[in-house]
Amino acid sequence: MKIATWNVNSLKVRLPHVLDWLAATQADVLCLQETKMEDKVFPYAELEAAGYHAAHNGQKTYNGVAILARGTLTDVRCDIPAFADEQKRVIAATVNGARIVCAYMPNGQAVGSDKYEYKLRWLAALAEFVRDEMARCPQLALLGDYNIAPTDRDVHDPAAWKDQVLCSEPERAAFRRFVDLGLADAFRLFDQPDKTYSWWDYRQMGFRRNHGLRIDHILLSAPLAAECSACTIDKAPRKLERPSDHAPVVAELVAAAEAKPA
DNA sequence: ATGGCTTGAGTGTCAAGA
Repeated sequence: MKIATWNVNSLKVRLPHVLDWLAATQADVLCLQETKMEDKVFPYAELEAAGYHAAHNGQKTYNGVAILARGTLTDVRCDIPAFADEQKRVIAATVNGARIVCAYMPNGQAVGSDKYEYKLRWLAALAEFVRDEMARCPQLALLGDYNIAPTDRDVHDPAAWKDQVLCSEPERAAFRRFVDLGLADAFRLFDQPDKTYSWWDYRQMGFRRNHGLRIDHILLSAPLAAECSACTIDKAPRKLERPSDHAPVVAELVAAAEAKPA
């Protein structure tokens, strides 16, 4: 089973990219962030025609998350139950026996800002939710745009980003909280090329200069980590016309006996 | 140089992203 996450920065603009990418990769599950649309205009029909069921939790202009799957989506849950929030940032569903949690974590804007405080409160609430979901379903994957570069290895210029939003120690501690729940960063289960990122600034030729950050992640509970045979970031869609500023992250899950995590 | 692109909303120009 191939599972993936992609911040598309407007599904209205990026639907052709998404359909092409699904056809090329044959992903079984794709989590989307920043759809920036209401549920009533979500392209269910186009996705069904491409062979994908979908569940969406969206709003106008901002945020919006979706799970696309070849298999049936059951037990769909939207938002963090214990956290009152207007912003549509979380959707969860069960696919092929695995609990898929798709999250668009807050950006935080600047360390010390109101949005940064919201980000930290939001991350703490999500961790509680994920802990409870994992208790119900031990096979859990938390995929999404975390808006956190977990270590300096995930940053093109660690000195410039030191203590800045996306890289600050409280945010990195929030990331480690998910790891402490028993989730593994699928990307780091394997040897990876240096300077591999999932986001590049639109400005200043960020992509061509590989001025990026690795802020999109797939975290896997132990049973799924044991089945993970590969995790990669697919830069191909970032090279297209009118790309999202994020690239998809993909994890391959195989029968436990065949998996060979590093 | 607190910018630089891109998107959505909406038709002038700003908020928000990361």
